[in-house]
Amino acid sequence: MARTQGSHAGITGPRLREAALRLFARHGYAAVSMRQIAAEIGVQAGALYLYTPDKQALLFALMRDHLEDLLADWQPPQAAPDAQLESFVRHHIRYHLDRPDLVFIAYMELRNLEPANFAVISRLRRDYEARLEAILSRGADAGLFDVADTRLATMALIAMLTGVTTWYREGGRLDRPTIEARYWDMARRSVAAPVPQPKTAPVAKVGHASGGDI
Amino acid sequence: MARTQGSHAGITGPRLREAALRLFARHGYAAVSMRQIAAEIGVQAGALYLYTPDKQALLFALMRDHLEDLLADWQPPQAAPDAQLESFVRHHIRYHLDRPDLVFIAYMELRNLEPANFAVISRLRRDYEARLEAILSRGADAGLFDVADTRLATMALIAMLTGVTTWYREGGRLDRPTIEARYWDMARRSVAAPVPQPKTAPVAKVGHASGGDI
DNA sequence: GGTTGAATTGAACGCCCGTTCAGATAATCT
DNA sequence: AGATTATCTGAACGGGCGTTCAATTCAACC
Repeated sequence: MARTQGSHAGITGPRLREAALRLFARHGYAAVSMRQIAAEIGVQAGALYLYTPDKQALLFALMRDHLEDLLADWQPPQAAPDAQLESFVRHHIRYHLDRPDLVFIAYMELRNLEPANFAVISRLRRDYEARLEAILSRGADAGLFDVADTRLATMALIAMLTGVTTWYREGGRLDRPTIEARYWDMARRSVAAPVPQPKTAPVAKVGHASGGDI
Repeated sequence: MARTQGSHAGITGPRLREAALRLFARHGYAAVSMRQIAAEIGVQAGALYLYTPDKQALLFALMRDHLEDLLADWQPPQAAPDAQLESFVRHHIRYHLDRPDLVFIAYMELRNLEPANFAVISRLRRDYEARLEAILSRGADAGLFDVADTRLATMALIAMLTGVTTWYREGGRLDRPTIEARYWDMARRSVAAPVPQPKTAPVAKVGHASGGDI
């Protein structure tokens, strides 16, 4: 027999990406075979090649789309650097908690990208990091932040925030708004300039809506 | 012909572990074959089985020994929590910068551990995390730290610190002592209790040798 | 109801995998 | 010198890999 069920025009493609994402995240790109992915969506391995030129393109598309979404989904608000930082941090946590599998493979499977694909993904990641670094630079110039090295602080903050995906589990002890608030609190304090000392006259600062006390 | 060179009693074992470590870190456990490892050390694949029962044991031994070394290499000093935290942070950075490949696979290859091995490694990692968490708890009780949730703060700090391995390259812009100092600065500030307010009478605190101003 | 064409099967291709093992080799011991 | 023993080779095993493709199936259209 050939096909055991009716045609599924238009749905096998998305299902392929979902299955690949789930399996790559769970077992790793190299450890997952095209036959396993095919079985997951109830199809023979050959049928996958109607929807992807090869296995590598599957991984690359997942990572690229994820990072492009991440970049498109957030733009720095027109506000003071401290408010921008809060927006960045909260968005980062929220976005990452919503897409644990995508985040996971985007960090873990870099090694399995062919050089040309790796270059594209690296570029996108650097673009994202540059956004945070720009906020830190502006904030340091404005005296709002105290960062000895903006590049290091950028990498430290992103690592800290992204790490939430390694331990967060749905329905766990802490809910998302709490987690978001706690990470924002730690991130803020790690870069905040010291509050003006009592002996010094208070310095006028740009007001902002955030309840933060940077 | 059989052996093309003389016997290498006693050195093939360590070389096997070194090659496996390097290749696993570079390409991932699943993407590296026993034949590749064998070629790296100038031997046929079959010879590897004189030194490891199988591929999985190779990975497990690397991860277990790494974590046991990490735990054996550092004990919390008898000191105030802020000094303990500084010791922990500086040791963590130093240790991780010295062993980038081991750190890398210990974080990346958890998925490729068989369940029994995974349980052992998870336990060791939790032991390590528990040490930091204990410091944070004691420091919070003593009023030295202001952490809303010690478990979350533990995970956030470890993620931030471990992240140094993702960007540090030998001979880069920043040297190790500088990096260590910068990370310690950020870690400290992210959990430090606010300095006593001017209107409040200064609170007597336990003195400590560290130059930190927690 | 016959035709068309997209969707899928199932077999095949060449290749590499982890692991085993009998036999060959070279260092060591007696 | 001969025997012993640790070390390693090279071939083999069964199986899975990514990918291709002719043949088949089925929904949609005339």
